[in-house]
Amino acid sequence: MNNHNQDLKEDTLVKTTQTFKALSDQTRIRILHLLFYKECSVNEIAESLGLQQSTVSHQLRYLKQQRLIKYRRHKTTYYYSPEDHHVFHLLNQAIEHAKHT
Amino acid sequence: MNNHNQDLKEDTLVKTTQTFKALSDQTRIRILHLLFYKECSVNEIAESLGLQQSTVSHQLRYLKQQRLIKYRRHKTTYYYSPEDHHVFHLLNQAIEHAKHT
DNA sequence: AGTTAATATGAGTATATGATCATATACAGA
DNA sequence: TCTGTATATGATCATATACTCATATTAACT
Repeated sequence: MNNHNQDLKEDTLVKTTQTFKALSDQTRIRILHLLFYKECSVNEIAESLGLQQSTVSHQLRYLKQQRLIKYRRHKTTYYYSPEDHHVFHLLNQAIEHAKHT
Repeated sequence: MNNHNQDLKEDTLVKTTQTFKALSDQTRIRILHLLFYKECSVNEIAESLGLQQSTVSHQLRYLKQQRLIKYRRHKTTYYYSPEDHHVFHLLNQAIEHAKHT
């Protein structure tokens, strides 16, 4: 239908803004970019990116709440991985575009 | 080549983050969404969206600095319009996706 | 049960951000 | 030149955000 409605509903506006807010921070982008290539534990992320465990954990909670990532548990280790394909697609588009400019 | 490099260069990271930051605010999204359909003057934007002239002007300056919009002048009126097609494409993807969830 | 490892959480702090108010600037027309 | 209109700008304030430190939680293993 290609139904382009000029009116932007409040609900759509909020959702769209939240999506971009999630991607508007360097730490979160680095984490998501890492998870895109490899499922990681919290400590692996912290070591890979040179961040504190607490910082990573806080951001993972944020990303989890936005349903951008999910996790599986093995013993006491939590392995995080991407969940929202659409948002990851947006991120990759932006990264690829940034690379070539 | 599909050259997916796992390393995210600092420069790429900064550019990507800035792109999403520009889109992570309700007011800016509303302005961009409006401009997508119609070239507008500052006052037209303010009236259309129920915002103060000053608020609009500040955000337009921001968007102009990021080269997301451009303007032409007719007498004392400045008409703004989209400039960065890639970012507008990202925005539309996110909006369309948000509509259907 | 006690200890260790992995992660989560809460409080506090510093910075970033966005809106508003007041004012400045630029230019067109009388 | 004076006035009005359109826009830009600077300062200020309130809020949001992200990091850090300290501590809590959870589960595995002895």
